[in-house]
Amino acid sequence: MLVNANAAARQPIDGHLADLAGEHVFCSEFKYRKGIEIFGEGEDAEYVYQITSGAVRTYRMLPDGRRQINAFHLQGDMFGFENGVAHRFSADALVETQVRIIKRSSILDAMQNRVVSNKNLICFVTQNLQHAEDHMLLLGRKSSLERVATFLLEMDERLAHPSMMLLPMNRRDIADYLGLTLETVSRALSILRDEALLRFDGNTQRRLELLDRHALAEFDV
Amino acid sequence: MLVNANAAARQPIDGHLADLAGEHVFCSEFKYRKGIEIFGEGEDAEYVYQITSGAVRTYRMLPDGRRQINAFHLQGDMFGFENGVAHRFSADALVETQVRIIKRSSILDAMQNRVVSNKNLICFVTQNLQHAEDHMLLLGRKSSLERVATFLLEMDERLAHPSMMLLPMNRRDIADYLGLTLETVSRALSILRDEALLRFDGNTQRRLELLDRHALAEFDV
DNA sequence: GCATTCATTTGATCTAGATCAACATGCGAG
DNA sequence: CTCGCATGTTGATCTAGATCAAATGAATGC
Repeated sequence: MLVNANAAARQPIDGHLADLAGEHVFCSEFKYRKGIEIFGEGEDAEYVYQITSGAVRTYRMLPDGRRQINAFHLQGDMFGFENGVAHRFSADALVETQVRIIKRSSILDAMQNRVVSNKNLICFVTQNLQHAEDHMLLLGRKSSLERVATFLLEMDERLAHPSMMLLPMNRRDIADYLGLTLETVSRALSILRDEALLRFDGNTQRRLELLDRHALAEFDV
Repeated sequence: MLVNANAAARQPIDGHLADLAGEHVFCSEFKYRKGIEIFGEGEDAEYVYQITSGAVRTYRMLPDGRRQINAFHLQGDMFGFENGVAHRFSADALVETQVRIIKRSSILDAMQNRVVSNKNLICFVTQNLQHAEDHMLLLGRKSSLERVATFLLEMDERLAHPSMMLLPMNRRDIADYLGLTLETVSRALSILRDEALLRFDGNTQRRLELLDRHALAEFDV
């Protein structure tokens, strides 16, 4: 919902989004506060988004409140690209998040005019597909400990192997991403902590250090 | 493995694959017997495939034998399209299956030469992505009965709502697609039979009729 | 800086689905 | 036709993870 965002300067896009659309398309910057919905399932897919800073969850819900988070998107990631006119899932900000927004129609125009690099556009969709395929294997066939180990290594990779990583999501988000309950995620993390594969920062349980990536990788079958 | 296939006539492709590559690219027809591998995870992604007749499963395996089937592909479906040089999953024929094969390189050439319709190519990948997103919700959050009901309605739709549908896959395949065991699938089907939502053909448990699609849809949340 | 609320951990118990086991049925090979 | 193996069903039991519950720790508002 753009209502919750504050418009910033209009400027040419760069990074991935520039590769996608060349220098010919302009976009806006918006900022979303923690927990705020960026778009909802079923809404018009007017824009494509790229994260400047912060983190976003995309997810689908069942009528009774069960939730499946498809993916966590971090700095540089693009999301919200749809085939049809409506979003097939919801997206909201996990923390204070800044995004670049480009009108879907301008990308479609650019495609028509051969301005867009097809290859990059397809690569973007294919990356999402590859992630989804990996995640189906996790959701269908991995144990809770394997899922949590896979998650930690995925985040470690995405955050460029920092010595201390600060997770932008809470235990419930992790659970809804991994197809578990928040209690099971918490227990799995405690087990990995007790086995000295990771340690928490004293102050907050969201800040943690991976102590043995090799041992974690053995859980990540 | 093309070793297991018999080459047939070279001819211009039609249907979806023609939309994708225009009239400029030619392809071969191959036939695979039931249970035969079409390609394996990690092999060179030399070809893209379209099913003329039959059915195919694409899947990934964990080292200890756990298997997750991504998708069942039926007549008209394309599969095997990869971003990189290697296949990220395996594919094999569920029943005697005939496929059209087109060299990946000729599609890439066609893309370079602007012969390919970008839109169709992206639509193809996006369709796969949408299916994967739906399936993540199923694998992460649905009960066994809901999974089986969803599966039956998916197959019913794919097979154009026949009065009697003949499933090309066995209970283990269904289980590995739905993230369950074959016993759980069998039990769920028995429950749906007992509740008169479906009935089996007397002779084979693979041939069944959906008696109450509306009631099934209530399980398919 | 204190209070209220939210996030997380940990423990006790429950249960959906897995596992183990036995039997039934159908199909292909000869 | 029938033997042997594949496939499928059903029952008994087990267990990983869910659910229920409580206590603690951390963040935020006043």
